[in-house]
Amino acid sequence: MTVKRTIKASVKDERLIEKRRNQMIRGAVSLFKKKGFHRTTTREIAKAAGFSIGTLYEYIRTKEDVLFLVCDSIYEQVKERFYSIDLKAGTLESLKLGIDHYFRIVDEMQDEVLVMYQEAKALTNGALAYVLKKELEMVGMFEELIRRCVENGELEINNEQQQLLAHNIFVQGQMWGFRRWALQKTCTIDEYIQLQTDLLFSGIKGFKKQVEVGGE
Amino acid sequence: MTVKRTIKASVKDERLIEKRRNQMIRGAVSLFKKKGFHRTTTREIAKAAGFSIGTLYEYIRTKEDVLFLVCDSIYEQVKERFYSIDLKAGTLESLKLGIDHYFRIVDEMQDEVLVMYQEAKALTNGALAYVLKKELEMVGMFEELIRRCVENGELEINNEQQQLLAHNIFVQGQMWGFRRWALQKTCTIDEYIQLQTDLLFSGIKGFKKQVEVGGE
Amino acid sequence: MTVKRTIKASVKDERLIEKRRNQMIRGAVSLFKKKGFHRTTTREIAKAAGFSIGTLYEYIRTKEDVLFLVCDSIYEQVKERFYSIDLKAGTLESLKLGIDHYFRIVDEMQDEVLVMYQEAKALTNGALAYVLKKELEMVGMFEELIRRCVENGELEINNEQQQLLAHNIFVQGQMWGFRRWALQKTCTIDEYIQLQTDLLFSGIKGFKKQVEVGGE
Amino acid sequence: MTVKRTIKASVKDERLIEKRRNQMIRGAVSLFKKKGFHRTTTREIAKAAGFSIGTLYEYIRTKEDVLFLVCDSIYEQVKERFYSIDLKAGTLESLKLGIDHYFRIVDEMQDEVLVMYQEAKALTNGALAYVLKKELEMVGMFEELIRRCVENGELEINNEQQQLLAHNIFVQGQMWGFRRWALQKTCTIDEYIQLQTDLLFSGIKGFKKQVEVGGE
DNA sequence: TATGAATGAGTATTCATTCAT
DNA sequence: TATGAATGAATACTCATTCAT
Repeated sequence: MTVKRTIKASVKDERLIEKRRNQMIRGAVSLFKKKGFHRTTTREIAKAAGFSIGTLYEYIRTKEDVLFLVCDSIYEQVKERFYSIDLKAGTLESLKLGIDHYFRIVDEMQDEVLVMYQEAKALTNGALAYVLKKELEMVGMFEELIRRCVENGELEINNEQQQLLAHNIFVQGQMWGFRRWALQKTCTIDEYIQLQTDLLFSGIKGFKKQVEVGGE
Repeated sequence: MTVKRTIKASVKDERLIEKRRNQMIRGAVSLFKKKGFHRTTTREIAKAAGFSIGTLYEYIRTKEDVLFLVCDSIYEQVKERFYSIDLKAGTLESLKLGIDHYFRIVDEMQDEVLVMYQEAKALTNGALAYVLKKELEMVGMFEELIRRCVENGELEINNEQQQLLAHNIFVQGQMWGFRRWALQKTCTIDEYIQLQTDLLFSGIKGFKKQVEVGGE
Repeated sequence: MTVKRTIKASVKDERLIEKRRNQMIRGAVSLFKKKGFHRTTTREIAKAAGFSIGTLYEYIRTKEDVLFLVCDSIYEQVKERFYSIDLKAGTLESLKLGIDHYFRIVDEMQDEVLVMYQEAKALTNGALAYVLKKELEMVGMFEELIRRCVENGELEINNEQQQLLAHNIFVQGQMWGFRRWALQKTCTIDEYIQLQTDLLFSGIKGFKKQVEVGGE
Repeated sequence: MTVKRTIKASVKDERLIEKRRNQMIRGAVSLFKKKGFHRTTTREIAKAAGFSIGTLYEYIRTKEDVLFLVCDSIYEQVKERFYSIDLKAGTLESLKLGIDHYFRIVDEMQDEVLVMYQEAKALTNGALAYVLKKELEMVGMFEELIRRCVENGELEINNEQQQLLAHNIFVQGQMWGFRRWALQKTCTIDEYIQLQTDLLFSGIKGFKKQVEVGGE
């Protein structure tokens, strides 16, 4: 279950807090994308958010809070979008569908994912731990899909294999974003999904066989 | 062939430059690992290297130069170690061996790889481009192994598949380092290699079959 | 008409900017007088101005800006004071009066004039050009006085002579400040004005005649 | 009589000291001209002089010593050249000749004079006092010429007038250099000498008369 | 004598954070 | 609540000077 890590605000009005923080996050993401967390100043964030530096600090305590809010928000969005479709069938098809769905989410949220991916480690202590937990939760989404397949007898793989599989899927999703300078030059998201799925399900040998079969 | 990107030093003695820069790199890696590039000061780097801030600046021009030297050195080490064994057979076995070899290098150079992986993007412009090129070269190492297999008829996969495979291998190597907080809790490097190799070659379905076969 | 060269401030309130910059200029002049521009630190300037180093940089961009503000302010003061009396008669008397007036301004603003005189050339590029232009404008004040005399038939000298005369007057004014270590030991400002005026109007030969006449 | 202010050198060989210091002065002047004393580094001076930083410090104790040597050397050169012709006649003609001679020296040594003029005040304490004394000596050269005229009955002016005259001549000479950005745009050295001499001897009124006479 | 590597005090500038209005 | 002026700790980088070779 989700443990909320709350950032203290001086302002009381919850609705306002959410509104201002969303302005903040939007501004921060676009800045972090361009210059990274460390090279972005709080003044810039305030400006990009559309209010003054004084106001910024009414809604956060430290600059790191902004990064945390950004990361947290991105995770939540990815998760929310991921769970927006039904993937509970527990079939290989639904696993494939989950991968397809996730990769497309990453593709659409590329900037956000990239930012989070690159800057999250600038977080310290508690915030970092919290974010890592969130990440594990996301890996957990895939573990769940896989476990259902196993429970349904569609797959017969052990626990360790399940875990690694989930990690691989998660990382391959991110990879589409953080290695875009290489991958996206030669490949569309559709092709990427196709290739990775084939490889994931059939392995290199499968590649070979497929080709052989296709050749007949 | 490698394009050298040289960092200007005020000192003339080439041998001394190399010695001092190595001290520098060693110190910097251990600091970057702990605090990251941005939170590490030049004075700390100098101290960790065993000389004064003035001396540090006899061997570099800017703080970013240190990061560049660190990244460059790590790439070179990985590459050198990778090519220290013969992998030219062009068989699936030699591909497997290459993966095994690479994963073990990453495992042994975990700290370095992690640092480079996390901080390289703090580089700007030319330096970043140079490092990305180096990274492509490393991916290229695997493309080569794979291509040999294809040429020998051991594999029949197309160009795009080759490329993606190479990327996957490269990233899975790094992943062992950058996701150690998750992976290394449940898995040794031997197991990791075994699992990833199996998955890579046979895919999920292979997992299943293996288990079936193993069960008989 | 004066081309304003504006120094960027982070602070918006124009009234405050002027106030703070005046504090700054006052502090800077007294420091520059003692130690020169280069040996004065920005921290010292901030302290002398009565605020923190951070605040100093809210009102300027670089240390050189301080020097520019100092020079600019001094020119403006000299000019303003110079034009505070009516010198438009276009008679030799009014030229004499102008010289007298200017020399007394320089005398009263000795420290400022000395500072500007000695440090202005530490300015670079645009700022230097701007200051030189201001200086030419001040020379222009005398050219104007002289031209009026010529137009009124009180003087019959050509353009080149007018220009040189104006330069001489301007420099002799500054000279009272920058050679004070020599001149002010043997001479009051009244005497200096008397002597320079006599010499300017009658030349060495005039000196002689005067003495002769006086001797009779 | 000249009080020698000696700069300590570690090297004993007097001939070598002179040679090295001359190299040093030449290099320093050209650097000071371009960047000023404060912006020139000792390394640059050593390089411009043609030897290493270590060697530089074998011949001086501090950076200020270099400036002192430069100033001293320039004064000496000006003086030596000034006394290279016979000006002892004690006539107005020889005074005029002295002025002509001095102005041409300044014209030829423009860079040096400008450097000394602009940077000398960066000297501290003893060195500054010494240089000011040298400057007074140079003013004294003109006082001497003038005194001779007075003694010969060619001029009848009092002591104060003599002194001021000498200062004016000295400063007008330097002025040709330090205001070259204005004067040298509209005037050759010949014209400058002519104009200043006329003005000095006849004053503004003389200008007028000259023109009147010339006009008849 | 000549060299140039080593030193570290010194300095301009930035920027997260606070707080009076 | 919102503002933005004020703060000063922190930091990259420089450069005069020394000294071992």
